[in-house]
Amino acid sequence: MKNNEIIEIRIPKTVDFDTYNLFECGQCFRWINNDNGVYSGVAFDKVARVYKTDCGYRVKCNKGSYEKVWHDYFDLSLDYAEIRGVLSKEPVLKDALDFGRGIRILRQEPWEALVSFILSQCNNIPRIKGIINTLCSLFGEKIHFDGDVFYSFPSAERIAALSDYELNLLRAGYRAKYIKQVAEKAASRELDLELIDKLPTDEARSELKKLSGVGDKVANCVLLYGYHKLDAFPVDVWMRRALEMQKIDFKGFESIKGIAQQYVFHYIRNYNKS
DNA sequence: GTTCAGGTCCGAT
DNA sequence: ATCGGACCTGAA
Repeated sequence: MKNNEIIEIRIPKTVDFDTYNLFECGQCFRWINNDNGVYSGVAFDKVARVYKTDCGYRVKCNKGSYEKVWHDYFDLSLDYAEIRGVLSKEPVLKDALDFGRGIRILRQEPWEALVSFILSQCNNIPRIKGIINTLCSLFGEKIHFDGDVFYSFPSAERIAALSDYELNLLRAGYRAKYIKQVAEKAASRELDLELIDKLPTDEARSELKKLSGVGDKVANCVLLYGYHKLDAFPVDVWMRRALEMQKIDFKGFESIKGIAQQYVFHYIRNYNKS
């Protein structure tokens, strides 16, 4: 038997960390809010639950997985309060930075980010989440945690091996053939996802754009969310709108403009809802 | 019923 | 190089 001991790690209030802003800002699709405000998620084959407490948050996970996965996944070595300070050199960002306090750029799995953002194109969030959830629950590995069953994100080999019938169960439409082709390339090692990590952002982007279903927007999402290349700047319809409304001067923080993008994206989509 | 959603591809200029 | 239409599906 493996060691299934469950532990809890505290994240103090002083840390920029807010589960709603963090998980609902559009960078990830698999964290579920169990209507009592507790978020559960899977990454790198591990499960965590995140609870809000009076003095911040606590992360419930298997012993060892905090050091191995969650600390990095939540990007806890970066001081986002300080980053907000840097980004606020551009006064236009101020409202978005205040509104999105607690957003961090998660360090997600490159493969998951690649597939997820291919599926996201010209699609709405609830349906994207539905497709990815189906993908994982049908073809991922079962993970038991804290009395519940979760599923890992299926490997490239697994997706490459799917029949047309299985692929159709996802109801992903024309995007299905994209992820199938990309999975075949990754499984055959024609696509080396680890190599991309070592490339500078521009070269990494051109490599990704060679893939079917990957254009500038998706490539930048993969770079930002899957490779933590913080200078990647995804421009989608929302960001285009935001940039039309307000010119943003990136001088002084070109190397982390992707973080600015996340705050602006979240703000432009949600500021009128509160 | 219609519109539209975190775009990309492909063929026609 | 740029541009418009096509593309699956199901929320809203």
